[in-house]
Amino acid sequence: MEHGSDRRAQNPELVAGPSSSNNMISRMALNDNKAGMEGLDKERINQIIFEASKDSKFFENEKKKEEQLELRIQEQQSKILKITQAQLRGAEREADKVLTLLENERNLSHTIVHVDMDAFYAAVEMRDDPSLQNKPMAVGGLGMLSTSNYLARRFGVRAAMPGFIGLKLCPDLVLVQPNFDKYTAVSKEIRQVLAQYDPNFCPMSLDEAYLDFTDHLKNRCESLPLSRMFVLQEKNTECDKTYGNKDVCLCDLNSVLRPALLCSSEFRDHGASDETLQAFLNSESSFRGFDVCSECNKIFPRYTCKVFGCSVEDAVLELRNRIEEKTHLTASAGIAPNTMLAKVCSDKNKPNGQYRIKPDKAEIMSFVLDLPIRKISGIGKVTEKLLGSIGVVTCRDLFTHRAMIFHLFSSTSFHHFMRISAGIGSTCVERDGERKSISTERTFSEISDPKLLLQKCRELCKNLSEDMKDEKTLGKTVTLKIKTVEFEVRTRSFTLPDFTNDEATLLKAAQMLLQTEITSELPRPLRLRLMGVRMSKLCSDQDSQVSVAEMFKKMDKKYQGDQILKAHPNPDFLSVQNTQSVLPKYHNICTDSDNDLCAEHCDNCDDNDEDESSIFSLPLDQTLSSEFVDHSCNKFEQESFDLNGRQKDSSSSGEVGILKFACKGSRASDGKVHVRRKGLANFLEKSQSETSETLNCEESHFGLQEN
DNA sequence: CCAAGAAGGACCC
DNA sequence: GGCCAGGGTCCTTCTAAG
Repeated sequence: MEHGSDRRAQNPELVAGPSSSNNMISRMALNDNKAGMEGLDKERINQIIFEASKDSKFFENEKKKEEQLELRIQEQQSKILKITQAQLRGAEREADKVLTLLENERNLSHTIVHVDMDAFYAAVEMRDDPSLQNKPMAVGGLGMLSTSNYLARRFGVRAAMPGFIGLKLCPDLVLVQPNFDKYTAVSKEIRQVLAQYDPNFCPMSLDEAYLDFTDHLKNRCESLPLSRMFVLQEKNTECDKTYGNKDVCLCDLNSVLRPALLCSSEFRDHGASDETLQAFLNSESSFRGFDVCSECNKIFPRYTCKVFGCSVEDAVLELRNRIEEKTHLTASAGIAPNTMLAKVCSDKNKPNGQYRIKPDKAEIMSFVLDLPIRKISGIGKVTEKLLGSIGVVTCRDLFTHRAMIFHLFSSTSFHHFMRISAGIGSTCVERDGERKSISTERTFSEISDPKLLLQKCRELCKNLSEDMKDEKTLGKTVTLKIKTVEFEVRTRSFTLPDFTNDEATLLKAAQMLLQTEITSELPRPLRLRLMGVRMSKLCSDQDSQVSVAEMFKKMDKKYQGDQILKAHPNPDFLSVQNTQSVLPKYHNICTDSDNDLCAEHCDNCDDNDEDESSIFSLPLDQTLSSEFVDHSCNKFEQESFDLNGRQKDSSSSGEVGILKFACKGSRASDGKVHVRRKGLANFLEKSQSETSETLNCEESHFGLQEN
C-alpha cells in the first residue's frame, strides 16, 4: 500500500505550480459524467470552453478557488507526512470497527426506487413544440442553462453551462426560456402517479423523487391481474409523433379509458390469470367499442394494454409507462435497497431505462467497488479532487485508504465515506420536514451606486416578505448575500429580536447590513453583480409555539440513520442500532408498561388511547407548567456528546435546565432508551437558545436547580 | 475556556 | 464581441463575549 511520503512525487499536480493552465482546463472542463455525454470529442469541447472563459472575471475567480483548493491539498499532504505507521494501523483498526458496526446496520429489507425524468425541462418544451424535435435545444438564457436535450448534449451542451458557451459549442442551439409554472404542473401529474406506489414518496425536485416500494410490492404479489393492467399507446405511430395533434385524444388513457375497461365484464371474465388476460388483450376483438374518449369526444390514439407482472422490475416499468402515458415524457429509474444506490442506478440506463441492484450484499459490493466516487450524490468536484490526491478514485479506494481518510477528514465525513464504501445508505424516504430558510436573489449587470444598491435591496426584501407571507412563515435571522463583480461572495447576517415577515423590518435589517458593507469598502465603491436576502430560523405563522411532539419529531429526523450515534464507541449508543434499525419514535420511548409517565401521557402505550391531545402535543410552555416538570429530572446523567460523538462535560449552568427538560421526555425509558435521552439532550443543547426563545419559554420553566 | 452564532463553502437540481 | 442562475441543505471554521 502506498503512503503519503511517496505520493507527492507520483502526483505531478502537486509538483506543478499553483493552478497551472492544465489544472484550469480541467477545472473548467466539461463535466461529462451526465447521461448522454459519452464518447464526445472532449478535447475540442474543453478547448472551446476554455477559450470562451479565459479572459473573464469568472475565470479569474475560478483560478483563485483552484489555488485555494491546491493549498488545501498541500496542507493535506503535510498532514500525511506527519502520520506515523503506528497511527495508521490504529486508524485502520478504528475504521474496521466502524465498518463492522455499519455492517450490522445494513438493511436489505427495503426496495427503494429513485425516479428521475429525462432532461425534464427540455423534454417538456419539446413535447409542447414539435418544431423543437430533432433540434439541439436547451432551456435557459444566455446567462445560464437549466438543462439541454440529448441532441445538444452531443455537442457538449449541458445544464449549469452558460448559454453563450452553449452557443459556441453548438451554433444551432435553440434556447428556450424556462416556464416553471408549466414544469410544476407536469410535475404534479407525475406525482399523482408516484403516490400510487408510495403515498409517502419524497420529491427531491420537480423532476425526481425517491419511493419506498416495499409495501407496494407486498400488496402487488396478492393483486389481481386486472389491477396490473394498463393502457399503452402504440409507439412510432403518427399520433405519437404529433403530441399537439388536435384531432386525437390527449387525455391520460389510464384515467379515461382504463376504468371503463376494468368495468367491462368481458375484461373481468378474462382476468383470472396474467396469461389469460394478456391473451385476451392480444386478441382482435378485445377493444371493440372503446374508440372515443368520453372526456374530450375525440378518437383515441392507437393503443394496447399490457399486464405488468409482480416483480419489482415490472412494477417500476409499469410506473414509468404510466408516467409516459400521462405526460408523454420518459423517466428513468433506479432500484436498490437504499437511496444512495438507487440514485446511482437511475443514471445507469438513462434515458428511458431502469437498473436494479438486488438486495444482496455480494451484488451491492460488486456494483460499488469499481464505482467512481464522483457518481455518488454529495461528492462533487472538490471532494473528488481532495480524495483523488490521496489516490482515491473508486469506492474500493475509500476502503483501502480508510486509515488515511480517518486521519484527514472529520468524523462526519469519515463515516460518510465508510458508508459509501460499504454501499450502505438510507432506507427511508421520508419527506423533509419544514424548510429551514427562504430566500431570493438576483444577478444583474454591475451596480455600484449606493442609492441603486439600496433600491435593489428594497425590491428583494419586498419579494421575500411576500414569499414569506404566501408561505405563512416567520423568520428571525436576516442574511444579506452579495457577489462582487469579481465574483467574490459575501454573506452578512443579523438576528432580529422577534420573528417576523414584515417588509419594513426585513428591509431595515438588510439595508443596515448592506450599508455596513458599502461603508467598509470606502473609499472604493462596492461594485456588485448579485444581491440576495435570506431569512432563516423560521417558524410557522400560526403558532410560534412548538409542541413537545414537534420537538421529538425533529429529533427523530435529525438522528434517523445517523452514523455518529450508530458508530459511537459508547456501548449505550450501540445498543440502539442492535435492537432497531432506526432510533425509536418519540412515542416508542415508553416501552415500560408500569411506568407512570407512560401510562399518563403516551398515546402509543396507553391502551385507552383516548387522549389525542396528550401532553406531548401541547405547546411547550403548557407542558412545562404541568406537574410533569417537577418530578422529571431525577435521573439525568451529566454526560452529553457533541455532534462529533465526543463526550464533553456539561456542567455549565446554562445547560442544566435544558438537560433536565431533555430527560423528561424519556423518563419512562429503560436502558435502551438511555440512548435516546442522550440524543435528545444533545439536540436540545445544540439549539438551546432557539429552544427557549422559539418556544416562548420562561427561564423559570427550566429553572429547577440541580439536586 | 466554551458553545453558539456568523461566515464561508460544497453540493444538488 | 459579448462574460457563468436561483432555490435550497448541510458542514466546517472562525470568533467574541460571558
